[in-house]
Amino acid sequence: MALKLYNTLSGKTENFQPLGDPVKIYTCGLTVQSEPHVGHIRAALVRDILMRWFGQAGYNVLALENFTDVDDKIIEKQKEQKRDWRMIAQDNIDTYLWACDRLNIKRANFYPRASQHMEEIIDLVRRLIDKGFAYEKKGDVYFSVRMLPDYGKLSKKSIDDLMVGARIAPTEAKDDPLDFTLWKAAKPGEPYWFSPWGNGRPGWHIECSAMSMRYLGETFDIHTGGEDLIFPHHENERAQSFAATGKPFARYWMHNGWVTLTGEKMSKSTGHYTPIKEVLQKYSANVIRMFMLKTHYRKQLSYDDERLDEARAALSTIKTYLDNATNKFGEICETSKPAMLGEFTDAMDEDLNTSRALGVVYELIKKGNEEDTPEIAASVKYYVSLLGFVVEKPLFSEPHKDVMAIVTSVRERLAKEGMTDLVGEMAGNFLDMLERSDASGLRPALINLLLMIRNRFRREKKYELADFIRKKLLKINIIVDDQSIDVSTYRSNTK
RNA sequence: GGCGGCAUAGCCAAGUAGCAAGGCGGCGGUCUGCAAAACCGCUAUUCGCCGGUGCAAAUCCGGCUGCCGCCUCCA
Repeated sequence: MALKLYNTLSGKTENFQPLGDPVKIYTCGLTVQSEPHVGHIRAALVRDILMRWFGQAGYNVLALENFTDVDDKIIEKQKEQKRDWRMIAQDNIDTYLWACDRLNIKRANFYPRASQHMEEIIDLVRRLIDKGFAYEKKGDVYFSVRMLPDYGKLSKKSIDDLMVGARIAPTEAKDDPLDFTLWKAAKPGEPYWFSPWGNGRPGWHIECSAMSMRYLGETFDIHTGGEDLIFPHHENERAQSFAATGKPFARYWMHNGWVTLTGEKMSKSTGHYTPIKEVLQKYSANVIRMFMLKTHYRKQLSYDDERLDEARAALSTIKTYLDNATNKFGEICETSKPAMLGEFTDAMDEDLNTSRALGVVYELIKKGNEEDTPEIAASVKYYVSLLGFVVEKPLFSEPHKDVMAIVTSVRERLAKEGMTDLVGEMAGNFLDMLERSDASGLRPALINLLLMIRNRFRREKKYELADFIRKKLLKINIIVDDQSIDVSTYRSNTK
């Protein structure tokens, strides 16, 4: 595979070679003390696209995404909200997974939680103490940063630079202010686990090392997460893992740019964020995906309703093209030889350049509108699904009761106007339809029946009756567009 | 103070040495009972500013300005 990925560790775009099959990916997921926001979704989407692209190339993927469900912040929340930390964690995990499913984000294979891997965590801390990289002080265990010569390599920081600007709270117990906590003694009333150093809980970074080793082994292929995790989280993960095993930890480090809101980074600690729940109330999964994929994953992305509206418009170009193609050619088939495959593949292989890949899709649509072939439509559908958009047949699977009600009211209206012939014809068509359609096909069939009658009125210049039907359909969010004197199409008015 | 990233049309956004992808918006057209929609065409002689290297620079080098971030919890 010719995939190239930007590796934070080297600061370069490198050819990707997996260690073996499956490709092993670890994603730093949420610390679940508060609700997931748009930024978290962006990180999840990077993994989603990566998994889809590997899948397309014929690779198996083993993906892990962790939940850090016990840390200082969630304990604070427990005190504030007077709710058990486990409940808080579960709520936020539920919301997150619900949102991911709604957004058609591929699930990881496992979602391990820190609180459920104490044995591995304690074991890893013990190894670090045994090897002399960590020390215990009054029930706390710290990692000794200076023991590791290349500490800072990932975040391109040097220990001495860090020292100069150190805003790190000087802790009496630490040998060096930069040392970080592996295990933290519990205060009264805090959740704790038994350990050789007394009752306590893990520090922030250790769970990722412990859990990735447990499920992916000591060395794995790709570590993903938000750019804000590079330091200190990933630097520390890398340090402690390497210290414990003597082997390289993650081979490729991928970091996505953050999402900003009014020019500033979204961050749950400052409350400056948009919950994904809220976004999903306003925009569809496809729109949100388009909004994110329009920009390369490593770039900063500004969250703004205007951008989402723009994404919706951009998406509708694709949707309309596919709808029109379906009207012309019938169901769009699968394709094994998509057009412009080279261009699309080059874009995706170049560090998942979805922005460029979408450009290819639009070029293809233009071509499709000129040449009008089912092959191009099939290619567009192929690429769009590959990028994780949901390409559903519009309106087809919705219940048909509302349309049925319109059919009835139209019949009543016709009867009132004394058009009994037409009422009879409608009834005949209707029975015919019931016989031939299954439940999912009935709705479009009924709509088409209404449009057929309406076009008859249009030909006869009975515009008042034609508009009557159009208005009725609009009430159930179906917009009718007249293409010519006897062809009308409809589309959904929903976002 | 240290370290890092970004700056491309009205807006968003690819491109990182060889004639500036794409999207949104706008304008013009085709079509049309109306209304839309759709489609077609046009929409940056120039890439924050100043210098330098090259036959050739948005792209490389140096300097400057502006914005964002990390060094404390963060996707």
